[in-house]
Amino acid sequence: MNAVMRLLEDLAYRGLIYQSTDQEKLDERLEREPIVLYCGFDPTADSLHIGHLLPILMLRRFQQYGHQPIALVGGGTGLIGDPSGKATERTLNTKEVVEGFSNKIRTQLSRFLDFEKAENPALLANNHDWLGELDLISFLRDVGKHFSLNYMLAKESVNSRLEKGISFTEFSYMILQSYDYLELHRRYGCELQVGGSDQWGNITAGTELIRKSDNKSDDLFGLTIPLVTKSDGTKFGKTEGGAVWLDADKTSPYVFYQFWLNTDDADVIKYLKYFTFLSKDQIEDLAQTLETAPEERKAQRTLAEEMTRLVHGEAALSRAQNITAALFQGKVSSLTASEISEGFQDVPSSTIEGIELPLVDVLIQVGAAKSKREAREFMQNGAVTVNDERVTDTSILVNTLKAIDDKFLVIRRGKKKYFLAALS
RNA sequence: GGAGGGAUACCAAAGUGGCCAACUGGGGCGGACUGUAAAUCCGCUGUCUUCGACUUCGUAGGUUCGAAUCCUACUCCCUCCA
Repeated sequence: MNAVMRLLEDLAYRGLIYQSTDQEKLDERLEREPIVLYCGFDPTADSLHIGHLLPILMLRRFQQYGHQPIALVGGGTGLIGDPSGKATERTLNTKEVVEGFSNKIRTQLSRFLDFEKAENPALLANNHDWLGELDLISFLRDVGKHFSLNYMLAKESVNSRLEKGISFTEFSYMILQSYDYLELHRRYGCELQVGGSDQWGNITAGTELIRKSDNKSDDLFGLTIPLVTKSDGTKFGKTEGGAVWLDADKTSPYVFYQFWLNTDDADVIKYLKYFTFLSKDQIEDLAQTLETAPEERKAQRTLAEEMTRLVHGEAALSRAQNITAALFQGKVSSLTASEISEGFQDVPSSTIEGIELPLVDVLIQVGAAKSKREAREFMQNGAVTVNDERVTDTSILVNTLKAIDDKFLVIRRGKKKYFLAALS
């Protein structure tokens, strides 16, 4: 039986605590009564990506333990730009763009939290609501007065940029984030802010501000989450196509599933702890299996399954699994046309006009090759497969190939890159 | 301000009149092996109408039958001296 762990104990087991304000006090506070906590997400793109996942899940973990999470969309701070973790000044997005991003992100966030829960429903807020109508004089008098320049300059996010340069705009960011914390504290009694490891400076600036402006003693907390790393030293969260987004239109559930499935042995247990809600016992079991039967890749399968279900839902998961099964077990040609158009929605595809085309041209059209030269090279290397049949003849025409239901060519290049060509 | 050195394909780095589409290493991509792994081995890595042709070696001109290689100007970078 899995013993019920205290929240902080659970987080510690999962390695999810990087830095924290007085942990003993926080533990006491969490055990005493539900806490209101928040985490902010700035709209810097039209979707969140898996780098945002840990903070989101952190809110969810707290909610599971009976606490009340607030997901804050940075509709205001997103107009300013956080210098934390950034080497250079960023260009500003227009208000319209940021507003568009905010809406998308708000929708995404809402999928991960329970807003209906009776006791401790999650809340969604947008700091544009208060930052947008802040007037300059009151801001400088009421908020700015509590920040000393020395304190601000000493912050890593600012200090590291003094050489390269930082605008007043980004310099002021920490004050705005601090003000968010203050505002949420006043409105909802928020006492804890969580964030990525680069947010420590901004978080402590916030607790500082609340203490000073509201004369609070010491009951304000901050918690940061470690940066996710990969054992091979490459950056976590990137695939060939770039970032792994949470938006199904930007990163298909199939690609998302594959991303997790391809996790290295050395990282998979760590990720199970970080990203899933599996119990300690379940994770230890998987660790055991990884030792004894690594080829089963049960840990990776479980991880991919849990994550895809969590982010995209049960239906998308089974679709991703179906595609995976067909693609990696060489059963593509046994699929029917309707199964293919259903299953290959997530695969780059293209419609072929005229069946007299050389296959070489088709490879370029679907994106399997950059040039004809490269296309021929792939074929000569035996890298190209059409409907499971290896094709090495570089002069072959499309109409001599057997299409599935006279309609589809499933083209594979290399071991796992698939492309779909539909004959018109 | 003065003196010298350099700019070559994704990166690093050879090449100093024809044998250069350009040595080599890294990276990347393919293949074999395998667990859709790691390690290893093999192949490819300018483009095309592929036994051939065309466009590339900072930019623009010039010399020559022929230039990445020589000359001129320009741009940028580095080092040393002031």
